[in-house]
Amino acid sequence: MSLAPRQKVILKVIIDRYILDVVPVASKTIADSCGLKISPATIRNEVASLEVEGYITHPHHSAGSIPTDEAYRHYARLVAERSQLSSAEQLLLYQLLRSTGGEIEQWLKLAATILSRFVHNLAVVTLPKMAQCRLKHLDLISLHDFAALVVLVLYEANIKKQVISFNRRVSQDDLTRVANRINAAYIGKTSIEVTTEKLENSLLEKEVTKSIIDILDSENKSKYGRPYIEGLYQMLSQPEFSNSSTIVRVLELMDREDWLQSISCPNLNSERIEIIIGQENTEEALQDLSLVIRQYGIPGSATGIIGVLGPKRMDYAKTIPSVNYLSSVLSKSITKYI
Amino acid sequence: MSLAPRQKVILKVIIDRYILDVVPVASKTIADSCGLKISPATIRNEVASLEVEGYITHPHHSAGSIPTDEAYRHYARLVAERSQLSSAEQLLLYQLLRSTGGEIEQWLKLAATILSRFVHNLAVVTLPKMAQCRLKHLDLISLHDFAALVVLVLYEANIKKQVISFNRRVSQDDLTRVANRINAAYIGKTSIEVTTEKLENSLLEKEVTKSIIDILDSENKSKYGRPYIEGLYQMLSQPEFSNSSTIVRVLELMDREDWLQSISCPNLNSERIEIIIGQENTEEALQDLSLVIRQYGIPGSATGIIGVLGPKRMDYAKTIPSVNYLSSVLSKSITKYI
DNA sequence: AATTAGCAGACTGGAGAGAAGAGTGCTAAT
DNA sequence: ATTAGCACTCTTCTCTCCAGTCTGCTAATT
Repeated sequence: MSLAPRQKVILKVIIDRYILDVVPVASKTIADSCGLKISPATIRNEVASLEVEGYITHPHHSAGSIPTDEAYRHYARLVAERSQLSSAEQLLLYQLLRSTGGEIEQWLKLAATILSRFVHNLAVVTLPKMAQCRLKHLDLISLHDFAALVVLVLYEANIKKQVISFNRRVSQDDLTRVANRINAAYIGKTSIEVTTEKLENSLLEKEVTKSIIDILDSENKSKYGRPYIEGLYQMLSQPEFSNSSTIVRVLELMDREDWLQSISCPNLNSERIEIIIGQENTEEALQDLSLVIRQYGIPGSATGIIGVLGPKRMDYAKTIPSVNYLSSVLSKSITKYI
Repeated sequence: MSLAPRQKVILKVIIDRYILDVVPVASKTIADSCGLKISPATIRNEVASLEVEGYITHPHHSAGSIPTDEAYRHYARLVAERSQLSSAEQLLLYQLLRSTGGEIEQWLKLAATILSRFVHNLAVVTLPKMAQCRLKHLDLISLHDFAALVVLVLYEANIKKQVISFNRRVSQDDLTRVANRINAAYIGKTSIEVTTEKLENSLLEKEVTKSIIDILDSENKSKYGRPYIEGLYQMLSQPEFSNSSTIVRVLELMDREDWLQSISCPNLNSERIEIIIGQENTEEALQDLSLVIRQYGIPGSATGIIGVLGPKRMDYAKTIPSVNYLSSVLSKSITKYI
């Protein structure tokens, strides 16, 4: 990017103002608030070249400037390096996050809620997911003569259950016996390991093993853990969504179970925050929006994602450090649960 | 209600047309489609008295008729008694519901999705909730030296978990011993019974018991089980929500965790469907909407609710029997899981 | 060469007027 | 009791006009 220093200043002013007011920024406004002692006419000259470079457009001939996707990208890169939350803000978020004692699920949900209220957009936090999930403990509990509940405790304090039914009477004693055998044999094993080392001395053991593999496999299959999505209302209150058809378009996407999966984040890792702006989104309904997203957790072991979805004109200077900060808090605290 | 037969016919035509077209119904339209051989002028006379009786209004002086809340109530009462799904529709819903094998959670979620797509509005299904939940099985699993996972299996195949941490080392052996003692003592007990018959011979037992009571109490506290809410998109695509501020008002309500709790259904029981129309809603954001809701499950034991939320002008003739039918299917199938 | 003042021109957005259309309420006739 | 007819009301669409905003260009200035 070969922008003169002054052009950079002007571009930043345009983006800042536009983020604030959601109105095309006039050259006079820029002149007033850029701090440089130059007239609107000069600004207009510079703006003209910014337009040639592809950083701004005008909604119509004699309107002020609005940033292009490219400008947001440039801006977000800048902000990602520099912006930090004030320690007061950090403390606030930290204190809010402490307000629930309970389970990781509630806690992550709370994190999403706090984040969404803080940045006034939609926030997503997923449960951390193990690279390979391993069996920690199995319980078999008889529901009635012909059905039992399989309770699987996985590492990361994750619990799965499944009802299996039988074509014959199966007693709690039978179940307990099998549970003990399986616990002894499969503790700490992954789905693949269970598959290769099947015990299968009895029909019941076979059935239970199948159920275990089922559960482990379906857990491994999904790209992310269960998502907590909060603040739809926050996002849709933004002026970008004053037209109800844009709202409906987004809701249509979110109605799909798998919309999070379809977000393309080729090299998402916990080292770096990803910022996907406008047209970069593969999903059409998101092409007027931006996504700020980061991995948290223990790389290679248990990782989840935390992110914010909002209009392209979101407050990156607040959102980016917020996601960064919360992802680091989550990463630190997650060890408690694993 | 003292409406002449012909007035009833006219009122029904008005409601039917308005539900279909969402446009005030003109006297000529009524005359054309009511089947009676009377002129628009006569219709207008009748409509005038319907207005006096409070069943219709006009958005402005020279506009057609639109039904009042009262008219919808009248109509819904009628429909509730008469309408039934065709057996083809019943079969369709039934088949769709069979398409997931798994757990009750997925199954209820599927039910909500199917219902919402069928009636094109928002559907809610809650997990069934026991009148008093009872302990079925306890597991204590060590996470590390200073923390353990409490896994509580309740009746109705409901599993709860909680992490408890210790200020000293606690081994899996310690945990197993306590779990065995507690299982022996508390199986089938409610929170109150556990409270009155405390064992508490050791600190660990005390801590675990507290956790159990915590979990049982918080489970008892809520009015309904966890809700599955599907089809927001379906509802908000309706023409009533073409104004984005009405959308935002509803979303604001739904952002609140407890909005379902606040719905006043004084005498909700599984015998009868409840239809709450417009102003009858205590929640202000719902006063332009209607709620069709019914209990399902086993009265006095495990009950949940199933319902549809949509504009007052919803298709009651389809919605009411759909909710009725699905509630009966859920009631029948729920026994499998308990 | 860079900057600026000044001005013409482009476009928006709102107000106002007018016409067409839809539909009622009333009256008088059937 | 019903209906035809008509005056009147209200909406909605289109068109025009006008004020306001802001740019792009040109020519003057530093």
